[in-house]
Amino acid sequence: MNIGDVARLSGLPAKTIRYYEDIGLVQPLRSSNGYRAFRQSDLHKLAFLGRARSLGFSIEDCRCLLELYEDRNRASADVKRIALEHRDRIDRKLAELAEMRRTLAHLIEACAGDHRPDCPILADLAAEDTDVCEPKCLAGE
Amino acid sequence: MNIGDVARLSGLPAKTIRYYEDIGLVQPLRSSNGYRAFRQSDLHKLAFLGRARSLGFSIEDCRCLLELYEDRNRASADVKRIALEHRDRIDRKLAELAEMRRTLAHLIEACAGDHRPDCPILADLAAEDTDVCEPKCLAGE
DNA sequence: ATTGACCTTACAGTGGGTGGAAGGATTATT
DNA sequence: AATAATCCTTCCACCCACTGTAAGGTCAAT
Repeated sequence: MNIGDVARLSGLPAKTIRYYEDIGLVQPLRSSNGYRAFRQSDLHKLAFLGRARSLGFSIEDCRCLLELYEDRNRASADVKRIALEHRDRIDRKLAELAEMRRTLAHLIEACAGDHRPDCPILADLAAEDTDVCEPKCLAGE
Repeated sequence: MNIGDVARLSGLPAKTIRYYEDIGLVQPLRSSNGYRAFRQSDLHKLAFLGRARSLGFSIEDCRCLLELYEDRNRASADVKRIALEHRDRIDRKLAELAEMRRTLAHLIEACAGDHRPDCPILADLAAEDTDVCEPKCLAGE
């Protein structure tokens, strides 16, 4: 299979597949014409990577997961640990975004959004009484 | 004020402040010794930027917001539009992350996480149920 | 005079690719 | 057989928003 075939079959852009070879995630053979020659197992790996990436796993996580996948003596605990850490990262990101959204929604609600210059959003961003890393707030609340 | 002072007062790393100068977000003066000389207004801008960034606004959004902030003839509608678009981006990201988390949580729950190799997480990532097993394209090589 | 804290620039690296140029190989059409 | 279209190759640059590091200049205190 050429790169175009595995790209279609795996759903990954050819560019991404070349990049994955670059960083050592797949090692396709080479045909005599210099084209990459992908085996079934390469396609399988790429599909695995595509799914892992779509769950948000980092490339390094993917590398570990792929290693574990190919290790018949793995312990599922090792896989689960990676997944749990990733879930916790997602949870932290979700909390961070939710907080941003909450603040943003308040400001949006307060803004008339008309032709006048008065704007609570800008007023909040420009507020001089609260520093970005305000020690007073941490102490007070 | 030197860069260390505004870094402390704004909560932004000095590196970031230099970067912001690089991309034209602030234009501090220069002392005779070559040090950046920040005015109150520069500090104010940097604090503004820090708060906008902490709400997740992109640098380009921040540039627009700063421009609007300094434009006394602005319409609050312009500010609100930026904020609304940003809120929608956050909402899309939240939905994406929530979906990842949901799938991940299912897999984690199904995984024993012990010494045995059997692992539903890996099984799911390796699932061949999609277009991976297309015999026609694979036969020729 | 020397330490140490502060400042400067410049370049490289992060993650995870994406875009494009320049050129070789293969396939399809004329 | 020539040509065009498509596919493949490598290489380099770029995206975002910084962050790290090296090599060196400046300043205040001892």
